[in-house]
Amino acid sequence: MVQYPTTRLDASFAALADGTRRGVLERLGRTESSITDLAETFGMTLTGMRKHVGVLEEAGLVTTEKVGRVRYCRIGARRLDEVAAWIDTYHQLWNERFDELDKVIEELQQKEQLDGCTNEQ
Amino acid sequence: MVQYPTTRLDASFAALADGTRRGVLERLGRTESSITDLAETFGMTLTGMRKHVGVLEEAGLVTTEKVGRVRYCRIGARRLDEVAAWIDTYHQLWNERFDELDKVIEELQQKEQLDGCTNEQ
DNA sequence: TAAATACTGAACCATATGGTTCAGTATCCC
DNA sequence: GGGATACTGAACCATATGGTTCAGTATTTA
Repeated sequence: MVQYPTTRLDASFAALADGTRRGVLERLGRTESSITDLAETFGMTLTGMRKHVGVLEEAGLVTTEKVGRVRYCRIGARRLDEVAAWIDTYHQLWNERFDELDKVIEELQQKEQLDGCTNEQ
Repeated sequence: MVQYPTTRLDASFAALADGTRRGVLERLGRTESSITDLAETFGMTLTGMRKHVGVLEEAGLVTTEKVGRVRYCRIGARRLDEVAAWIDTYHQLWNERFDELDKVIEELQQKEQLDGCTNEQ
């Protein structure tokens, strides 16, 4: 299911793999901000922040609009849906496998208790 | 909420930002595999695949065990929970904002229709 | 119109990533 | 024991990433 590549997912995950960028997303979730706002908040040069915003834009997680000399950044589109969908699918699938494993382990532990408790901890 | 860095999240997202690695996770979700298995499946050298598995291991998404000369790889721990949790939180938060936006847009469109339909498409 | 503000682009830097090859080492099996 | 198998480690390579500085350009504003 789902052929591997899908470069959009790549871009989304890569964009999320940076603390500063996740911070920017959190902030934009609360309030629209300019590049200057963000750069100040995260203690970084304008140029540096512009790059981060660029990465988020490319991933479709943020949209920006330039009004006069100010570029306003907002949480963008629903690209996060794709990411969430991927995670959810495998998360659920794997949890089923984990549940099975849990049962096996539980049984083993119960057997151990019955057998006598020489090797605890 | 949630201070930005959290390098474990960084590692998890970074690990997921690669199609091959997501492919490996999918496969391991179905069946335990050796490095050789994985390398063949994804058309890559052993060394190359070992690196990918290493990245997934570091992120806690995969665990491995060496038995004799074979290293077996399995879906590891529930680190994906952390990722899913992060996504879910913001996903939900943002969707609320999107819903508001949707209403505004809808109202605008209805007004447009009332005003006369010069600019359809 | 001049100064301040907000951004952009090019160039640079150190380090990380995704891959390879090649030369081991360890294990299994005849 | 000797060959095949399965991996490991070091070295290398090209490109990407996360940042910087510095020199613009465009837009406000006094």
